[in-house]
Amino acid sequence: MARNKRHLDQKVKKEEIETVAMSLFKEQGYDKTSMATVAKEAGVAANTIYWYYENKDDLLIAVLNREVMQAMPLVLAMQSAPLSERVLTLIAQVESAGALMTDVHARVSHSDVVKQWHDRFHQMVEQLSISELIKAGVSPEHAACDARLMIYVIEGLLAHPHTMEERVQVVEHALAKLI
Amino acid sequence: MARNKRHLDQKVKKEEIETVAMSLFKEQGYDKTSMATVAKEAGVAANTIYWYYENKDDLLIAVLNREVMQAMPLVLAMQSAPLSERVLTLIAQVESAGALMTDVHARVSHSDVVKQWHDRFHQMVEQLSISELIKAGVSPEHAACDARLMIYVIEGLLAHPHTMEERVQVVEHALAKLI
DNA sequence: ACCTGAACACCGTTCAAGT
DNA sequence: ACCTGAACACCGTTCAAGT
Repeated sequence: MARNKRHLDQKVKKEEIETVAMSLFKEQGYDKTSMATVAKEAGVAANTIYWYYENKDDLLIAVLNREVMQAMPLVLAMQSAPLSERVLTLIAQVESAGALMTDVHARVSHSDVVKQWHDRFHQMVEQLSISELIKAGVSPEHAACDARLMIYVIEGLLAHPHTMEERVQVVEHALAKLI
Repeated sequence: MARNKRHLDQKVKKEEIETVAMSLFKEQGYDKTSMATVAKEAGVAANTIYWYYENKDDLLIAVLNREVMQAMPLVLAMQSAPLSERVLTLIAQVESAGALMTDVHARVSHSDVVKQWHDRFHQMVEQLSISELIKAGVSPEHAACDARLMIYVIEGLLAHPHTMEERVQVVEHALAKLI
């Protein structure tokens, strides 16, 4: 069998595992989704997953990275849109994995891999918020502090259930206070 | 054996279980603490806990209620202190169980008991924040929205590690923006 | 290199049996 | 009413063995 074929198969298998894991995590949450179920749905033996990922946390961050890679360009592409709209699309984009975010927070203290991912993600959102706030007219000295508040508001919106109107209201209210 | 004695013993046993569970949950987190460990440390058989509590989540909220019952009077007693100081002591008070808060968020979607407790707690902090903000001069129409922002900031402070200075800075910055 | 069946240690929870 | 020993179903993970 040609090496290329094998290579392709591996990529496909890995992608299938991650796709299956992603939808299962979103559907029933991280804890309730067993490695056995992921494996079965992906059509491999339960322990095969451990060939591709070190452990369950490793699979989780692989899934999360996929999600972020997919969401970021969308937000970055809206350069000309008003700030509140960009924040709202960021939330909408990450929201499908919103429940996963609370799982991430819960596992930060247990797993180094998860902690590293969380810190990087946090830094990224912070960076983005700072530059956005400065662009919106906030003085650079206060931008860092404002950005932190903004992040906590975003996290709060992700962690708790909200209607679309509530979300818009909270974001615009927060931005009005900050800018 | 007198009924009184038995009654007393039961109370003591329950208290011991909760004390042990509380310290273990704080030390190693909710997930990593097994019912078996709690039982062993409390000096009972593993399944005895199920006589007093329906399940592990039930034990968790019993522990959390204890913590809140203990913290609330302290915060309420500081009526004359400045708002920022009261918020900071609230955070310091709940902080010892801060890591548990992320566990609560993670389990809200799995357990009805946990969800109910979380909602009640949220409502309580919201109520408190609203009345505090009004007392501080915020117009009653905007107090609800401001309170929500305040709660998310508090949750953010609890969910992430901070130095004391950072905490003070964030709280005062947030209050300055809101009031 | 990739995949598997079988096993391991552990978990929350249940149940019949004891006092 | 209160407590237990023994068991159950399930979990994440490992390992020796196969291709």
